[in-house]
Amino acid sequence: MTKPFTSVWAREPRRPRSSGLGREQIVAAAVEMLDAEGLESLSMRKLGARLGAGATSLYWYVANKDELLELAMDEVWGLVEVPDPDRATWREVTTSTAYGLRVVLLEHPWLANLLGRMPMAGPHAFAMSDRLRRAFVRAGFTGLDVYLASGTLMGFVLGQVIPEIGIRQVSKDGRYDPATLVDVVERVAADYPEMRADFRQTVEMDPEAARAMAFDFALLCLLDGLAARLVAAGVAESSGQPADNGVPERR
Amino acid sequence: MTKPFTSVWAREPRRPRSSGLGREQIVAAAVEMLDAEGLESLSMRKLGARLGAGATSLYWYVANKDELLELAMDEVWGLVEVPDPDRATWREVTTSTAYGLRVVLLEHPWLANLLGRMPMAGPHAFAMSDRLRRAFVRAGFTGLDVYLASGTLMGFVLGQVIPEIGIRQVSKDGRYDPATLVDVVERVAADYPEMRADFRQTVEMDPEAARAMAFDFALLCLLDGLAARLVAAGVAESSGQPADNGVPERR
DNA sequence: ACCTGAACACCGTTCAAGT
DNA sequence: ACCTGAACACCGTTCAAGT
Repeated sequence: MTKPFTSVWAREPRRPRSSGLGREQIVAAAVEMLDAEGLESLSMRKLGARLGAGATSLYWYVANKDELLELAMDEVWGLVEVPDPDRATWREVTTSTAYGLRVVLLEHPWLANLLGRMPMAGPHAFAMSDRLRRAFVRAGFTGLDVYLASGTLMGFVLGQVIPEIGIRQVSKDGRYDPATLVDVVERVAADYPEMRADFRQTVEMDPEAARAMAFDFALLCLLDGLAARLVAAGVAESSGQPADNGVPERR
Repeated sequence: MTKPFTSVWAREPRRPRSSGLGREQIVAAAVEMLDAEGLESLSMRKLGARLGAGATSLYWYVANKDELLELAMDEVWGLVEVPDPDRATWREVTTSTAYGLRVVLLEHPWLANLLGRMPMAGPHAFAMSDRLRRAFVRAGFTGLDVYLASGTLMGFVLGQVIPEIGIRQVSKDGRYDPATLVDVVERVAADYPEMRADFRQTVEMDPEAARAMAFDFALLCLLDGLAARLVAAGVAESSGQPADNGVPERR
């Protein structure tokens, strides 16, 4: 009860008045800088400079850096497209949401670094979750299962993409170049011949294709698993609108 | 070819000689501090002080802070217990690995913040992956599917746990207290009545139990999905040793 | 071979002071 | 109401110098 509200989402933004500064432009500029330079190199000072303002001016619009990051994060959740659940089967909606979310995360890798540090509690995040929810409701999930199913899908994508980002990050920073990374893995994996064999197979592939393959495999698992939940609950599959078979064949 | 090796894993550690300092004690102390105070508040200066050394002495054993974090991370992967794949069904092995990994991540939340920043390329990480691999081989997966299946399981756990950590973090930092968090969500979710209803249901539960339920639901999906992959590949299920039915009933 | 201190170029945030 | 600059208490890392 001492400090009743300490969240960005609970406070009216300061008026987007006259001058160049305002919450919206600050957040927009922050997102741009984060995309361009990464989480590590965003500083209040640089951001201020970029907006032609003193570093400390930002504190009029935002309580601290973490709040700014929360706002930036939610901004990006707004970019994830979730198809209208009324115009596609649930498998289509979930599949395309998963791919869309993956792309957004890869384009804004700093998101991944923030997720373990603050919750997704902004309006865009909620809008996204709600659209996903509706897809699962139409699929036939009921009660808490709707909530559980959408959490499962969100988590799934995060878990697939975050390690991928970790790898990319390290080569973008120039810490490892790709050749070194291969070399390192070869060396550390020396004790595990089968792992090394698998690793070599994937190295020969286009790395993009290799990651996409892994994502597809995992997504297929998840969707089949979700479908199994429906069957267990006694719901007939194929609740989709478009008659032309929305359920992709399995393998 | 300019800088042939820039990875911790590619360089011999400096000799763990005489004095108190040495790579091992540095890493151990770092893990302790990370567990106690979190990623944000670990500094080379504080770590040095704790070891009774000048901050800059650490640079004899470690190229930079990121390398130290890489070492700390791998140290913790060593704590994940993966049961012997020869003594349990694959469902048992994967289930208990998933739970074990979840516990380790929750106990060392800074891990989650690091995963999107550097790859899991240390020896302990590889040892863990290899044990997981063997479980999937015994289950009947072949070729690249072994690699894909274990990546799927690892990713799954990360994705489930990372958002959970984000929420905990924010209340541990004293940024939101739990009551505020509920309030914030109520406010932002005001436009989505069904979501709010679900949210209320979970708030009434013990939060620990709510998260565990979500994890169980998602894990069940994943395992059913993996099993579906096996069926699609024409492998008979139940490859387990112990005859007494390793496959848990569905729901 | 190992450790140090001073120094450099940064941080986020507070706050009195300005307009 | 909005913005500023100086100031505080920090960072990681380099490097010449010590033992």
